[in-house]
Amino acid sequence: MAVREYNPAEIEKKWQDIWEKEGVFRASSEDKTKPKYYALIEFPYPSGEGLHVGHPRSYTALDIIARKRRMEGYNVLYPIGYDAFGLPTENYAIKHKIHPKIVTEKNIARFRQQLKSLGFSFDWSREVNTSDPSYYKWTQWIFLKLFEKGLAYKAEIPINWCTSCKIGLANEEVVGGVCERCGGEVVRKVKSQWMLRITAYAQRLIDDLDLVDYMEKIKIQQRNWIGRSEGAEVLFSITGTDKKLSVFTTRPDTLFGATYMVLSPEHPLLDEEKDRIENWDEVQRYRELAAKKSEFERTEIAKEKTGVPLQGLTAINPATGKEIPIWISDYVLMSYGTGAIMAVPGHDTRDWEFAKKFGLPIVEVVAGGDVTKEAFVDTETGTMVNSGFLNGLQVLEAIEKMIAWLEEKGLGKAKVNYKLRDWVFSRQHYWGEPIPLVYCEKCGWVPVPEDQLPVTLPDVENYVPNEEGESPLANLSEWVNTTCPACGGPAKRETDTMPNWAGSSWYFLRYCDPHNDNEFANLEELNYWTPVDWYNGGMEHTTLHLLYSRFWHKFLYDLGCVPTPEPYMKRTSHGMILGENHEKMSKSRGNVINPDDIINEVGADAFRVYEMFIGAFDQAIPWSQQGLKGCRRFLDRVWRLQDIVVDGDGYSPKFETAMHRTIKKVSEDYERMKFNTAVAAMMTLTNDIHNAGSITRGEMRTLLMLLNPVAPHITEEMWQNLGFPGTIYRQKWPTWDEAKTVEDMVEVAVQVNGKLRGVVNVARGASQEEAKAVVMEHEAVQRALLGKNVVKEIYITDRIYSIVVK
RNA sequence: GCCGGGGUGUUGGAAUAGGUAGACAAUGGGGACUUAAAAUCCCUUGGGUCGUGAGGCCCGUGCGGGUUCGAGUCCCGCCCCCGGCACCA
Repeated sequence: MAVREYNPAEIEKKWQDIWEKEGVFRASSEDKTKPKYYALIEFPYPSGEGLHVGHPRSYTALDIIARKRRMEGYNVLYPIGYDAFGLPTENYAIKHKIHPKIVTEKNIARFRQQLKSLGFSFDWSREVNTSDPSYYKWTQWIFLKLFEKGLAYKAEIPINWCTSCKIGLANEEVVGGVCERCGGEVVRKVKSQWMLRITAYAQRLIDDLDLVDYMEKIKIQQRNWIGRSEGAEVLFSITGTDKKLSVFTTRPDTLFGATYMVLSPEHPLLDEEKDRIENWDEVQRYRELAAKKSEFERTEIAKEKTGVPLQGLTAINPATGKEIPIWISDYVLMSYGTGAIMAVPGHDTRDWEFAKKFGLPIVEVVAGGDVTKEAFVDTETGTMVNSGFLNGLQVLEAIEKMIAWLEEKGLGKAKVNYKLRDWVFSRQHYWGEPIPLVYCEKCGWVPVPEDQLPVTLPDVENYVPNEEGESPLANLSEWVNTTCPACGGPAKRETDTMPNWAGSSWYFLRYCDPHNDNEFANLEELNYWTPVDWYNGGMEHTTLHLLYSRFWHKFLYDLGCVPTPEPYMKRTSHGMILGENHEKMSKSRGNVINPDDIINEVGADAFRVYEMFIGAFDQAIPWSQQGLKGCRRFLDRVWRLQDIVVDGDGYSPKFETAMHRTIKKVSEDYERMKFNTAVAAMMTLTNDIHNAGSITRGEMRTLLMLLNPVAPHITEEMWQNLGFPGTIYRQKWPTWDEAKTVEDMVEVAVQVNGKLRGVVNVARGASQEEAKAVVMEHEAVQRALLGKNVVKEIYITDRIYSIVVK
């Protein structure tokens, strides 16, 4: 029977309508007897450009997992939503004078339509939108809880100021000295900012990585970012005062070699001791210069060390009792440790460079190198010298002994430091969640009462921040001026809004109970659905977004609002899809592929197959229009299998092994995210069946089920055409019999002196004698053995027969 | 500089308890069908070399060594690319 042509446009629409009408992919909150499975993808930012071909890579991958899990009997939650606050929308609104809310709605509508046309099995009834007041009400609520617990505070600190966006950026948002999103210049500017005390959770954020199954490199990135280091805090006396200068060092063993100290230009001691500093003018000039430099200039470019000595101010090395000079230099950062260091030029590269440049003494306290040539920093091999009671010890022993000594003398203590800094949580922009606090002259910062949440964004005329860098909300005196919830007196609202990261830090919780008006999500729902079983997203979010959402989750866990300390049990990341020219896809490079065009050209199923077949899932891969067509040809071949179907519910003897093998290969490869080889296995099977000329109904049935998660429309259509009962999404995932995945006869390679000389067929599990009999009959092998003495024979059952001759 | 991950045909990539390198695609070449084209199908497609032919031989997984009957896979020493961190004391 010849079937009609494969027409994706027609059948894809048909099945999408059926799925929508029957609500087949809704996660059931009623039937909690089944085991649950929560598959999560990073929700998209609904940009004006529409869907990117990168989005479906992640969405198809977890759609495969979600569809397979349903067939395995799980109650699956695979939700979708929109991370809808953000700068591009605001910039578009400014340019076109359209309210960002309207822009967002339009963009979301487009995204939704595009996502639906790809046939993802999302539970559309749980869609969330972070810019919807019913959603951000709870983002504000969580912020207030943080505020209540003292984890949100306002600080007057130098921040990274993007001169182009006119907003403050977190350190994490400054990449290579420029703004992460716009590429604009970033300078340091002092501003009063809301901060979140993520540093309070630093250790737990490291420790609890042991509880989760993340790709190893993601764990490494998390640890790297938090940057824990162990050492000691040491107090140095300042001559002529009763003040102590505290420093952090990871090498307390080298204290005897500390020949000078360096303060950060921002160190408060400078102003405190201004009167003693004889060269104040010079110091002041240096400080001004440093303040002007951007973080980029201060860190990245600074090859040559600069600095100024503080004349009239010296310190005492507590180990040697000697008087040592104090300098200021911008290589010491106020934001790490104590903002001051003890300099050990013999054993620290930076200090060595500084000492060389300014002629400061270099003392060797760890023998093993040549400190006149370079700093000796090895901690494995050195032996302590010139260090009093430490002499003769190894570095690690000396560290311990020195800390004990410092603690005994009250001169210092063991200390752990983290590179992680608190999270700058204020943005001076319109299109974000308003921070729900008011400032009262009498009461200070007062939270907006819970029953008044959400504090909604008022309509404004103009979305541009003013020159002071204040949010456009600051211009609305009617909105800003309010009454204090505590005393009823006059008060002003906070006009800063929250950063993008806010709404995305907890959205996966809202999916569990998206329409709840009384709480962000009901605990019973969370008990069932969380934690997320598998979270896939872009490599670019594996540091910050992951860290922030883990932090919020831990905080909510401490409040008893969520049942687990970690939000995501498993996290994987996919690689980027590049343009055909191997460059990053962008409008300016003119290499952007539009998903709508692809669907029109080859259909959503072929698109999905291609995105999975394109290459290793975690690697960046260039798009190939030719490769795409190859995947369409594959589906055409699958479709034509309908012409050669023959009766038979089971597998034909000829294909029995192949069927069991393919089921195993595909099932396992899906789980390991080796989607490319899973598709290749199905291609091989399809090719072999075409070559054989017929396929039994039983074989067809299995193949359709295996392929369904990748290409759901064509497989459902064929299932129906062939009169199989029901629909694939209600079937049980096929199983394989391990014993049937191997052939009765196996090929064994024959090597002579390591070179392949032939291949023989023997019964599986054949003994060496049986194998040898066949091997020795092989013509090429005989030739290779001619006139030689066999020295050794090695036989690995079912694999290789290796002969060594002389 | 430190920490990860990699270098395999013309291209995307397969293959790691060491055991037939190049699965599956894509490109290129040849052929069938067609008035023709598209589509489809078949053969071929790492390099070199010998042979009329069937077929054989040599080389080949970034480079140089090593271990082994046997190395893309393990060990030592390099080179290069990608990602993360980076004056973090």
